[in-house]
Amino acid sequence: MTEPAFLILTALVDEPCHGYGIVREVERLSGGRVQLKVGTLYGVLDRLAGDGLVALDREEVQQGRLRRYYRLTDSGSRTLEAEAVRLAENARTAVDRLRARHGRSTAAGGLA
Amino acid sequence: MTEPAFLILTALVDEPCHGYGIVREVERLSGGRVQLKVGTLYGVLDRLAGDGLVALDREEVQQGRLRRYYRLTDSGSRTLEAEAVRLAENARTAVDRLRARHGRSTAAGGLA
DNA sequence: CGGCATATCCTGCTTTCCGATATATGCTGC
DNA sequence: GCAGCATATATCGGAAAGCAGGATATGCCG
Repeated sequence: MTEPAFLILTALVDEPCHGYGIVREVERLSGGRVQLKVGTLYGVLDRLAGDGLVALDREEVQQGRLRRYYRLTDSGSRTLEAEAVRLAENARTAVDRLRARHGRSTAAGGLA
Repeated sequence: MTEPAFLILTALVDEPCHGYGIVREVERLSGGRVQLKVGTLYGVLDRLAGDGLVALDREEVQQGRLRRYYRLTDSGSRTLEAEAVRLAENARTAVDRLRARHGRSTAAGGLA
């Protein structure tokens, strides 16, 4: 699971969303740090759909513009959860080892 | 930062290690789940060295076999810590949203 | 001597990311 | 009306990265 894929799945958890909306949602939930590129988005979206992690929800025409909404599938939800656990474990392992290394100075202080 | 790079940096936190040893250390600290491929290892190691996150520590000849030890630099340590925080945030965001979605069923139970 | 673990490195295939570009509509300013 | 911008989709090609596999070499064990 790549990071863009992870963020796209996360963006779709709350409610179905269309491509352009996903870009803005990812930017919002990352605190403006991650600006998904459309060249990345549609490729990843197709791949996720092919893997059955997201599915086409509906198509709307809003102000003359097509909006193609995608939603998270049950499989996508489970996959995202498993991946989140794995990420958290990796992060935790690194932090633990960093603390053990220089318990004296940095690394121990500023962590959630 | 890719995941193999993250795991390699994590493996080097405790003490300098040589390539083949890193493979085993990553396997150990991931609970046997991640088996780093040597084809991946040396490429990532070169890249990390080029970025100044790891450095050649020393070379030893043990039982006729060359061992090239790498160590984590200060920059590598700081980068790893920042990346661990970012990973933890991504994981946390996903988990929070999953819980809000179906606070009834899964997602809430099995997390560290 | 053959096979296995150790230990390095290289090559090529595939996947993935991303910048760029194309197409199309509606709104706003001029 | 027309230019420019935001919205919204899609596609192409280059670059980066992961990974399977093999090449090379040594020591150990049977």
